[in-house]
Amino acid sequence: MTKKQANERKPKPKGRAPVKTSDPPLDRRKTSILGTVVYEYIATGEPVGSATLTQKYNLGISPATVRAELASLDDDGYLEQPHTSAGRVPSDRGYRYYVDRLMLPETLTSQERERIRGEVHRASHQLDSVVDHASRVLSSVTRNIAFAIAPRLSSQVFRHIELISLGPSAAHVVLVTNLGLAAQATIDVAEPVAPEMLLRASNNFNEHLQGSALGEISIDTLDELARETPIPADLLRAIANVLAEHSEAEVERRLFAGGAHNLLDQQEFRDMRKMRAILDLLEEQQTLYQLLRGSLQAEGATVSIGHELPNADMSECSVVTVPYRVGDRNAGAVGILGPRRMQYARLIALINCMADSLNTLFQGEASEAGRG
Amino acid sequence: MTKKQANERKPKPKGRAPVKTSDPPLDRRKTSILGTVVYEYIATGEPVGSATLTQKYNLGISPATVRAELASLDDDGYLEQPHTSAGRVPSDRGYRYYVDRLMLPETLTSQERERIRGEVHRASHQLDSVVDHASRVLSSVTRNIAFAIAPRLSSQVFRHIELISLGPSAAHVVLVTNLGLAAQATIDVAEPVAPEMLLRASNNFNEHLQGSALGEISIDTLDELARETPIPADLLRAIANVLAEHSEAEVERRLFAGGAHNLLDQQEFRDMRKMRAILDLLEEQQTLYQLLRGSLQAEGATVSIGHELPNADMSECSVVTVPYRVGDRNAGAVGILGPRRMQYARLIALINCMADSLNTLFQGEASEAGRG
DNA sequence: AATTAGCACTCATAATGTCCGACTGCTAAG
DNA sequence: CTTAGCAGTCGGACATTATGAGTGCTAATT
Repeated sequence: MTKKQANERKPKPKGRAPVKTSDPPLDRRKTSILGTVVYEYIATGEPVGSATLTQKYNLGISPATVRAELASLDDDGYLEQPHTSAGRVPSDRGYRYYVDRLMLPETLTSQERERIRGEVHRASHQLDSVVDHASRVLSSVTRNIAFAIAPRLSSQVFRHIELISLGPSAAHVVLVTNLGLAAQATIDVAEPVAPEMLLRASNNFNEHLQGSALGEISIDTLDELARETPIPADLLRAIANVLAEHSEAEVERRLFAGGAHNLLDQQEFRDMRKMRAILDLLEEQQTLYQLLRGSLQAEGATVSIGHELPNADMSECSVVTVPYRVGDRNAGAVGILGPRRMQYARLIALINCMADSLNTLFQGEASEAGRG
Repeated sequence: MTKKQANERKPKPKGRAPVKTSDPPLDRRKTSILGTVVYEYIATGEPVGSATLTQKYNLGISPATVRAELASLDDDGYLEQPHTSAGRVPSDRGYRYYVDRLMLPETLTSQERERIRGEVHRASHQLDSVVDHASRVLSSVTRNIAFAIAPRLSSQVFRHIELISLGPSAAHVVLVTNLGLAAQATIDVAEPVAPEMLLRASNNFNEHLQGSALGEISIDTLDELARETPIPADLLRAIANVLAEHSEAEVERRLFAGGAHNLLDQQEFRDMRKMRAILDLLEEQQTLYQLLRGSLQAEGATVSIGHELPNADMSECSVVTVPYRVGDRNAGAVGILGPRRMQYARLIALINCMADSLNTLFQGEASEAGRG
């Protein structure tokens, strides 16, 4: 106990609850320093110290002053220290403040813009492949994981249905909407159904459902129609399921995700366990799906940082999601998953560009289909 | 130079060409030792030494004798030493000898058998999802990467075609074969096509192509048919492309691969670069596709070990592939990719079981379709 | 009162050295 | 031909020691 402990500090309250709302604005100098730390850390991935800050950026104050401010920001929970003798790293709250108040919106090169737009339009007409492509482009251009869901059927308008016999007790349903091809499913029925029956049924539906919003077609509607032309009950139910998108398996099959190999380059995923957790997340799909579902309520891009995310395995990640519209309603969404240390401004610009492309694509197709 | 160098050995020829053909049989004792080393290394993942061998297995000879034999096997290139003071590890040639002559065929539990069979049959009728399921089950049960391709169209028989209008200049093609649903594609045409035209065209095809092998339908055949009912040339060509599977994009989209996260558990993939190489391989698809194409020529399971594989990045992996039949011809294939230290006997048993399941499924559907 | 220079202190990381033990190849005896 | 015994090799585990980036505090300066 003879040694002088010059470094003692009062203990800091740990284990704060996830930040949800924005913090009040900080004073000018703290703001500038916090912003610079986040910027520098995102760029280099190394904890940022007072020396680096004063040398690389023209703050006009000495390292000692910077240290005092860093300590204060640390106390308030905006920054963290990996260990005593390291620089500072942004905490969830720090990133949140940066995203909400500091970040400058980034503009894309027209080249990038065109790449996204082009790739999306290339795959038009086939709904699944539009979304598949969208996710591929995003993952390749952002070098992160990208994921997306196809537009909900309920936001689309019935245009055509085709029931194709696959044998005595199986049939294939192809559903065409105002957006082009939308759904396909194979259904099994208990009792054999004659091909002629399928033909009559599709003619019936095509005649009477023309222009109906898929969200408003219920099993009762179909029942009504089936009075004229009798259709086996289980076949009817299967068709209604396709229209109502009740089949969960189908919904899941329409989450497109890819680009995991990109994360291997990021130093924060050197650790095998973290990487594994992320790969499992991708395989499982539910969590990502929920995130996109959630973003349907939002207007524009949503950023979720670290512990704000629903899953503990994602506490070192951030996610940017954005909904896209069909007509005047949000119908689907796209997301990017990467390390918390992601280039928020750039990713938001990219994902917004993607949303725009999808919006105009679906806008265009919807009206084009009206003409057809 | 005063120290005695008791450990000097004559230099060993390095850089042998990849082994392709089987080596001549070794004498009884070498055989037994090589087999035991491979077995033990596959089980433990640790280099195997003379002590381990004599203690865990009842070889009836002393460690010294074992050492002599190990040295000899090493000289002949069946074994390798990671470093001087380590035990032995099988080389490509060692694994090859094991697979070709030593390995005992493994029998699966009826539980495993049922799992595979059940999972395959659950997804019947939708061709892509059968193959998708097949690859998923295999990767989950083998804890390796599994991959598969859907049956080539050319091995199937025409049963029904449906042309659905998606708007003035786009149409969707659904092709049903004796195996159930086989192909779907969206095509764009330069000049607008009336829906009635599409209807007439499909009726025409359905009437005249019934029962034709898809491999034998050429553009000329279609041209012939189009004489009765005139069809725009580019629409005709697009349809022919679908039938002939010319569209490369479509072919690639039908490689199903998954299970990469399994490899993260294997110690040989601790190294990020190796893992990355494998993930890239999966994303790229071409290499795996070629491997499966190659196995179509084979009868039964093919094993490729380390440098026998076409890609240098795979030199620490092995691959087991097997073709499956539609009718009496090989039409598709399934593969498993894992570390060289894989449980060959077990994986071969599992993949054969999978091939059997697919064979009977497609056999059954083909005949069932005949009835339909 | 705010800023800053100076300094004592901390601690992760890398470099170094040492030891241990697994395993070998060789030799000479059985 | 087999085996016991032994000298020799080398990687991995562990402790030890520098190194240096970075801090917090204090006292002097503006």
